[in-house]
Amino acid sequence: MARKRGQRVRAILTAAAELFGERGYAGVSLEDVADRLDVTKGSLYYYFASKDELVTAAIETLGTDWTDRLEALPVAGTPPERLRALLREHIRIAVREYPAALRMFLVPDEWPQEQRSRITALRRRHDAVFRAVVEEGLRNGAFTVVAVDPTLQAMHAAMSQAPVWVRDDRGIDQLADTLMMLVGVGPVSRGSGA
Amino acid sequence: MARKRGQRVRAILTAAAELFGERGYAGVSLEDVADRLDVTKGSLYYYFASKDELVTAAIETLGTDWTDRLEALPVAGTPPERLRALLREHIRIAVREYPAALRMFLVPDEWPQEQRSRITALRRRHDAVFRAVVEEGLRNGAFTVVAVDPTLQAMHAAMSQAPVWVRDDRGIDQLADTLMMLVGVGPVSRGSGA
DNA sequence: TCACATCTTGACCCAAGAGTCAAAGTTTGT
DNA sequence: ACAAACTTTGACTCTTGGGTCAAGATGTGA
Repeated sequence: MARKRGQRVRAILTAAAELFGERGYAGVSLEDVADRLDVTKGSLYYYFASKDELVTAAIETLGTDWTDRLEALPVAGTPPERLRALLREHIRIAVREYPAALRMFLVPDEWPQEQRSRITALRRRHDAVFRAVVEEGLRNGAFTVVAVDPTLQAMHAAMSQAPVWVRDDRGIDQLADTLMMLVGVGPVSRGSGA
Repeated sequence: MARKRGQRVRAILTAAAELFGERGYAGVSLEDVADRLDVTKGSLYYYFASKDELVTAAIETLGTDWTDRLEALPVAGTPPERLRALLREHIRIAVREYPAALRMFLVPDEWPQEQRSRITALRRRHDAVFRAVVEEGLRNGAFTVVAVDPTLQAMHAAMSQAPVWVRDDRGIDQLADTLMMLVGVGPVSRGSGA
């Protein structure tokens, strides 16, 4: 049945995303992936024609799912409320569900050429979710930034690294609140510089 | 002459740091390193006993040099001035001199066990430079943070990614100023919620 | 020029990993 | 129960990459 096949593919993609996120494209062999699933390498080739195809699918699925979940968050509330919710959800997914996978989106050079443009595209859609909220907050004066791009890049960089050092819910909240300071919201002293 | 040997070793380490930073431990073969230096693989083994030894030396040298340069910055000035100088110098080195190498310090899981603890140690010393300034700023009230650790982690994560999207001096300054907001300094609106 | 030390080479070995495939094992519908 | 479709296996090939080494090349000093 097609249902079963879908589940199988899912399981493979999840295992692959974890491993590739942990050790990178070249650091993971298909045997590694197969081992984690308690099957043999040959079996993977029944579902995917090559390592590259597997990796591409893993990136695609992960990126799409992730963004879908962020886009599904309620759009009610003020920009600060919504941005904090986005940050928290993003970090929560990163830390709890894909503790390593996010790195796939951070180190594009590590991947074969073919994957890079796809990774870039997925990142763009992902960024757009945050950008929309930040820009709305800027328009109504709730946020202040030096420039939008470095602010968003810094947020994403920090969140991608989060699984390395964030453990519990308290860490998630602290990081989310810390990143809110990038848009000028939080336990803020008076500006004294540039 | 020992002088010549030292230069040769330096050249090898620089090439290695760049390549490993770009594509990770498993993504780079010693042939790749040799090619970049226009020599053959065998020649590298005259200077280093193994791939691991080369990698360890590359990490060690890069990490030490980098921190040395940050520690050499003037200690005069207020914490905000000094932190901004630190950030700017760090990003400048990252973007202009080692456009990829920093990533070696970001993805510890990717490296063989032996390297990990060394990487961690080097990062700690590196972090200490920033931590000292941030804590001083907190003591005298110039800075405000949610918590010190996530603040420092976020800074480093963002700076490590910087070479991917920062091009010119303006980008460096913008990122440095953006990161200053993490300690509550900058073009800041009033805090509206915690 | 000759001896000695310092590199560099390229051929070689071996293990690991990508990819193939026929044969065997398992489901599923009838 | 049986056949057809689906899935898994493990043995196989071929390439890549870590590591070795004897031989040659390039200095260096007397």
